[in-house]
Amino acid sequence: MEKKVSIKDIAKHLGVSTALVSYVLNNKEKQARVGPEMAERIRATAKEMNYQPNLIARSLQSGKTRTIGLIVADISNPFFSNIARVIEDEASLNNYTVIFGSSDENAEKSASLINALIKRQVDALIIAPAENTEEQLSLLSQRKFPYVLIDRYFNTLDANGVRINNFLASYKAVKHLAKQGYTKICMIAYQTKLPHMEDRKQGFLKAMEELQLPLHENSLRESSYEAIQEDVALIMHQLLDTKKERPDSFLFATNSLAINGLKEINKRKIVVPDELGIISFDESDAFDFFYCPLTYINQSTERIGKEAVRILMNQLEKKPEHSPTGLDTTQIVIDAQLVTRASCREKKKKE
Amino acid sequence: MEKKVSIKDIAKHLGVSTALVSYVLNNKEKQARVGPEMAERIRATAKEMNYQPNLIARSLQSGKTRTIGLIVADISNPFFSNIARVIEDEASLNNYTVIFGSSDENAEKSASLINALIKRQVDALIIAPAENTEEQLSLLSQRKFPYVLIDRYFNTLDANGVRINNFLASYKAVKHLAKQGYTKICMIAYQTKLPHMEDRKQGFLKAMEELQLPLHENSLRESSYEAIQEDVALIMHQLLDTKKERPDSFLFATNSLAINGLKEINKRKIVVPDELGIISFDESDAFDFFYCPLTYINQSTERIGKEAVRILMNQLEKKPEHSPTGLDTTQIVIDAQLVTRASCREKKKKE
DNA sequence: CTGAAAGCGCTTACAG
DNA sequence: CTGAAAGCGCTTACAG
Repeated sequence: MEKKVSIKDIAKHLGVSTALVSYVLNNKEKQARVGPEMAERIRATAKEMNYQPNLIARSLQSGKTRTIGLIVADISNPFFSNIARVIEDEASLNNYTVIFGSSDENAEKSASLINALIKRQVDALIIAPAENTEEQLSLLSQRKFPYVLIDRYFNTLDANGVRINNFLASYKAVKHLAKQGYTKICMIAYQTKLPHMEDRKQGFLKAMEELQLPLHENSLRESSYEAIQEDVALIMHQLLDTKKERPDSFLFATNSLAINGLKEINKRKIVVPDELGIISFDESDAFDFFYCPLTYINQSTERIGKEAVRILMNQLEKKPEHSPTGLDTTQIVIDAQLVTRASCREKKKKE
Repeated sequence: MEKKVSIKDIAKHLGVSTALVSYVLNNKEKQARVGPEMAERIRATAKEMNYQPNLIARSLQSGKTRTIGLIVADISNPFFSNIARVIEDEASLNNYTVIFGSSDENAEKSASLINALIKRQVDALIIAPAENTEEQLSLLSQRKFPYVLIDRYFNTLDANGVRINNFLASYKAVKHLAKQGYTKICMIAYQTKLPHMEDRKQGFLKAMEELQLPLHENSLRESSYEAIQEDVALIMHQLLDTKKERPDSFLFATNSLAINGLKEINKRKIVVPDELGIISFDESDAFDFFYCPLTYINQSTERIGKEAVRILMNQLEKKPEHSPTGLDTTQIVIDAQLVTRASCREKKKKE
């Protein structure tokens, strides 16, 4: 690549000091009381020489990079790529850019991503944390490194966060299924101790209890993240390819679980919503194109992304005096919407 | 945030020079012939003080950031987020990180993104270029800035690139439709002069010509990018809500066009593949869950991402002497696979 | 009104 | 074997 032109080149060209050039190009000519004609000449030659400031140098000097690190489970998952897009736009409005990384739900990978991004001096992190990352995150908190968790959270960690009300969303979904006449409701979730998933499970259990619907070992089944396709296929086989105690409805805890589940349901030509009611968390094109459009629990990626950036901007741009302690933590809990469509319409109880 | 520990802190702590510390931590102790016991002490205190090198400082010094800028039309489009994931992984293997930006098919936005990323000193760019960006890109070429185009390209620009054989993919798709008995084939494409899209249109036209199938003003219809939903809805209305000359099959030029088109087809309860055959470019969960799974033209995002990074790595890491001219440009054309499924099965000609 | 100088945190050629 | 020094491209407090 060609040699870039620096402030020094401009200064030499005009026979002035680099300081002068710097002041002018940063529009601080008033402050430095540079003459207007000199300011003009500097600006002109800067344009002429096609000068581009080296933000790396500025960052070294200022200690700020105006860069946000984004760590999600997988950037190719539409839920996360939608959030990424919102974050990109919000960050851009504030003159920040975004570096991203995918943790694959793996704590070590998460640690090494955090590390890499910090070495690159990102000003803040937005993280959808993986299981067993409380320690890494609490280390960040100790060092007062600005970050905000999205989608997931930890009970033992006092950190900024944006998430939906997982318990209630799940709870309402089950109540909705019951109201439509379904009684053998089964939840398919991830096998993880992450509290957001735990909340979804607990919301399910609580609603079932209140409804006095029977729970058994097949009521709440769990898939791994790594072998989701095989796990969901097996679970579906065990639940659907049997006569006794076959569920009459499913609550899927994420879009990936639902997509895998729907494929199995399609294979078996099971009739939704008559034989089987379905509700899933998240959104997906698949939900729209499944022959019976899915009722789903919508997490607004728009709001999640916007709130996350807003929290960080407040923290990064605020004057220190505004927060005497400097330790305030913001948690936003967004209400998830149940979008009702065809996949669990009214059903007569058989008896 | 807490003060970070620097090489200077370590040096002070041990009463040695920063140079020594730097050599040891970069494993260049041999070169600097540092004593092994001192090297050990330095490493120990570095760990003890939780030293993290400031990569910004290193970058300023080296002129390299080990960062790749990725510019796509929209990171939330699955096609691009899938590529982003591949690029992330490949970059990571080479110790690079990725900054991304979405151009929204807008030339000005593209220019300002390129500018912002260059000011941040990315070592290279991977770009899915928007319309009318030849000039910006040719400027990059002039400055010998390393970049590689993905998905799209420009005839007038000699640049690195990875793309599929768009003409042939389209051509084969039409031939496939014809073989299945469809004769009134209609293509829905984007209204753009981008050559990759032009190639898809030309492949369609060429095949139609060879097949001696009649072309009329409705054979090839175009949607804008900004108002895709309205445009496709209108086109579908004009083509489908009529008795005369109704097409018997569609070739969609991208996943977004297909998804919008399929929604219109669903609304009208048109029977695929009997009343209407369908083939689309790209992939989508929607293609799997449409009641009649779509035959599609698969662009391997895996290969596109990998080849793009490979080209850059060759360029960035190679010793100068390996390329006497230093101007070689690499273009990879990947063969797209036609994945045949249910959406255009055998159809008897009516007559 | 203007410019020399120090410094951000590193690396590395060079002198001893 | 070891360290002082210059330099990467900026910014800015300070002296004149």
